[in-house]
Amino acid sequence: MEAARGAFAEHGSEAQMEDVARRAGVGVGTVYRHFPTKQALAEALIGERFDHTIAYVRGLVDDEPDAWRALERCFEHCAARQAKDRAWAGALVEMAGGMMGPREDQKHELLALLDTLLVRARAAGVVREDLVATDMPALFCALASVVQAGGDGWRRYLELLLDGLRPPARS
Amino acid sequence: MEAARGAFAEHGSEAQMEDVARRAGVGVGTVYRHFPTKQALAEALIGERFDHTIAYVRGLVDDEPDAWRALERCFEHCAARQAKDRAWAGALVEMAGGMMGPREDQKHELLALLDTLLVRARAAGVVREDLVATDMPALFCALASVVQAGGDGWRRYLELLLDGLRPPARS
DNA sequence: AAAGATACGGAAGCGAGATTCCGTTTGTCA
DNA sequence: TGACAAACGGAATCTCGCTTCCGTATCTTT
Repeated sequence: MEAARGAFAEHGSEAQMEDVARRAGVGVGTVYRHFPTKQALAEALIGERFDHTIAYVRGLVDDEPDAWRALERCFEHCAARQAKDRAWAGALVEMAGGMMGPREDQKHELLALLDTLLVRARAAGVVREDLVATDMPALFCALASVVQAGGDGWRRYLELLLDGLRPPARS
Repeated sequence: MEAARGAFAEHGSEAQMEDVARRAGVGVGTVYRHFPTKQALAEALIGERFDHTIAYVRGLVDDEPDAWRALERCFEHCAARQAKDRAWAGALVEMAGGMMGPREDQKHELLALLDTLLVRARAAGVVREDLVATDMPALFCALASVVQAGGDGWRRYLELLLDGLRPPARS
């Protein structure tokens, strides 16, 4: 039934239960037998996305020796996913906003990983000194709105954003 | 009845007609006597905002001799307004997305003014050569999401964004 | 001051979606 | 194969906002 992913990816939280059911080829009742409420379904999907993202960033921490490149890939991955998934974009906005609510642990884990990347990047002198992990969600969020707005060409804006992260005295 | 501004500023397009009526101290019927539909009311308010913004930017074009400072003030003004007005943020997203729809003329006018600022800035060598007027809505939009997300401290992100606009070879 | 016109307020009507419920189908066990 | 249980599908139900409508209050005109 997780093919409901498609519906949420396409319509974000506006996705309709009936649409989800139709895509899965079942009746709405069946959907409700797996998830008590639309909210629950949405959260399950978002949790899944967090897991994917955490795994990806962990991969960067472990395997990407170039600190700057790691950040670059991090943003790139995030943007690319948002381009395909409206619900994820929404989740990020929520994360950037009140840092509260459910999935506290996942958010925390992700922030910790991002912090690791930033510590390395700062040590290597490839980013501004004042950039901290909690800034990242906000930046992802900014990127999200651009990605959503003009479907194409978000790469240009990504580059622009990355330029802004470089240390004041350019290399 | 334009005190309905408050409702839309606070809740964006989610504002409810009944709330609008309550704030205005009238019945919903009266609201509908002035605007045939919620959509119409929203558009009227947005049109108003466009006018304000156009006027502000025109002021910059006319009175701000420093090309870079003009851009800076432009973004600053935009962000500050978004912080107080969710509906405006929504309008920008829409503008950045499909460049179509109503208010074609206002959008055009605003873009023309922004273009003037950019032409000057590029001539003065204070921004990247590849920045064009149509990028601005997307950037405003990016800023918008940050402003909305974490109420405070959007100034930091604004600075970051502006840094990204500087020419590759920093002054 | 009375008749007619105009503007009001807010309850009733609707449409869109989420959620619930129950008759039916499919699968299991003896 | 027959009885019982679990899973289905999707119509009926509920809720929430927008929009419409009508009896009442206010203002104009003579």
